[in-house]
Amino acid sequence: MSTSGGVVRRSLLDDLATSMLALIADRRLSSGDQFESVRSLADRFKVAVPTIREALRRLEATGAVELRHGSGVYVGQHIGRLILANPLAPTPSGDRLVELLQARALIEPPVAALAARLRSEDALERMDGHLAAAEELIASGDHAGLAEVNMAFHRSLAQASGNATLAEVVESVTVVNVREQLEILHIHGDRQTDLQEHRAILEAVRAGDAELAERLTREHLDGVLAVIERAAHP
Amino acid sequence: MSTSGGVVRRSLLDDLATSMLALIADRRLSSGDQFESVRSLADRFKVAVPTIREALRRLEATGAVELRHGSGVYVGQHIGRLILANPLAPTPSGDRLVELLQARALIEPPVAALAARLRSEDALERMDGHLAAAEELIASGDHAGLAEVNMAFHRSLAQASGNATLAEVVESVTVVNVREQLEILHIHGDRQTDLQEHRAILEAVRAGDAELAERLTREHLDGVLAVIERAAHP
DNA sequence: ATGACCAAGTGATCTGATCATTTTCATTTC
DNA sequence: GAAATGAAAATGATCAGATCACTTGGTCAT
Repeated sequence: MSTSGGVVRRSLLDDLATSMLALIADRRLSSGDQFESVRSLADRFKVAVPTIREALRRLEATGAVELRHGSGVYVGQHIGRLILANPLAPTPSGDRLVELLQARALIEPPVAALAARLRSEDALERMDGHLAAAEELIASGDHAGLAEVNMAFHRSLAQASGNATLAEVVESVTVVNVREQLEILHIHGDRQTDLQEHRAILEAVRAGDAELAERLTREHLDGVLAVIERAAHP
Repeated sequence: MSTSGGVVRRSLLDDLATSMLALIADRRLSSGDQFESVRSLADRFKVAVPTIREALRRLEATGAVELRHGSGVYVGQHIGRLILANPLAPTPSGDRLVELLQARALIEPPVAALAARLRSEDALERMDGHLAAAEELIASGDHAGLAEVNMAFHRSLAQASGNATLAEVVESVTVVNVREQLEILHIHGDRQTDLQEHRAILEAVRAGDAELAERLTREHLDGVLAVIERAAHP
């Protein structure tokens, strides 16, 4: 028995993890801010260093904090998120890649429609920036950077929907295996087409044409899917 | 410098985590199987116990392994997944709850349509089981259990789509805050209606009527969403 | 058989030290 | 005065060995 009513099944590590999250929340810290040293945290919670480190590793695994050798403990990029891409996920097989694209082709079009209904100015500018960056990267031949920026475009589109949960879902299915998608897209090679399709989607969103944005996004992803399916099942 | 060519930026902990995952894969272990003791792992990888434990905590945070006090290290439920619900996520606010339901209302209907096109016998039986269980739980007044089974129905529906990634996405948006959804649904209270709607969805899937399954799922979730929105913005 | 009990295996935590990296800042050098 | 240098402090990473706590399986008495 421990406290009053309620679940008592929590371990010391659970308590430490949630207490540290509460500490971060109390101090109004956000991504990138420095948190507190390992030793100081150990003192504060009256536990040994290895114990606090285990709790920190747990937080680190979900992107809630980040440990930088010689520097300190910082608040991570994914603090407060509900949906995450598994940071330890294995490289997806060909079939899994196809599934992933099918999932995106199902989810992202209606998300684009939402974005078109909102027409957030910030998001539109961000997407403009991505397209400009993509253009430069195509010219300079930086294919890795291009794949990254293209994914960023899709993420910004999802953020433009105004629904953080949907944005997290799209971010998650998008972040997996940029490298693999990159290689397959190299087979495809039609980088100009991608850029033009992205441009068209953005214009539809800017015009507030939800149905068009949805259709263009669907066609775009179906096109990518077709390429990947051809590569996966030769 | 370390080995031959390739990325060298990996930390000791990264190596340990991926090595252990590789070990699990090599041995063809799956969820629930016992893995190997902490001390044995420390010996195997020539590191101290606290170090191997940090790596294990990282794996544990993503559900790849599970540490059971006094018993051993086991392979976790979520090993190999790409998309996860953040296990450390804070209790969602009312707005976040609404967003979550909106996301579900957007994603799940087309997933139900996929399920109707597949008509997997296994999945149909599983859903039958959930509905039977729900009926009993309504009779016995076990509301917590009922909420759980209702969520399980939605997850099985997603699994019936045949797309593991979509199933993981639905599982993730579904697993968050069963408790919160439960309480709000208590306000709603119309448990019989939920059951009937679930039944109708299952029948549409069984009949292979994709459009009907999609529409019924959308109406069902929109109904739940309306209840939650009323509760969140009184 | 059944239940109480005990012992081995195993995870949890502690203590305290040493090594490695980053950051800061005073010193040197041009 | 500005830039390069280098020592010192702060901080994370890892180690070693010990002790506590929980689970499990077998033993033994009933």
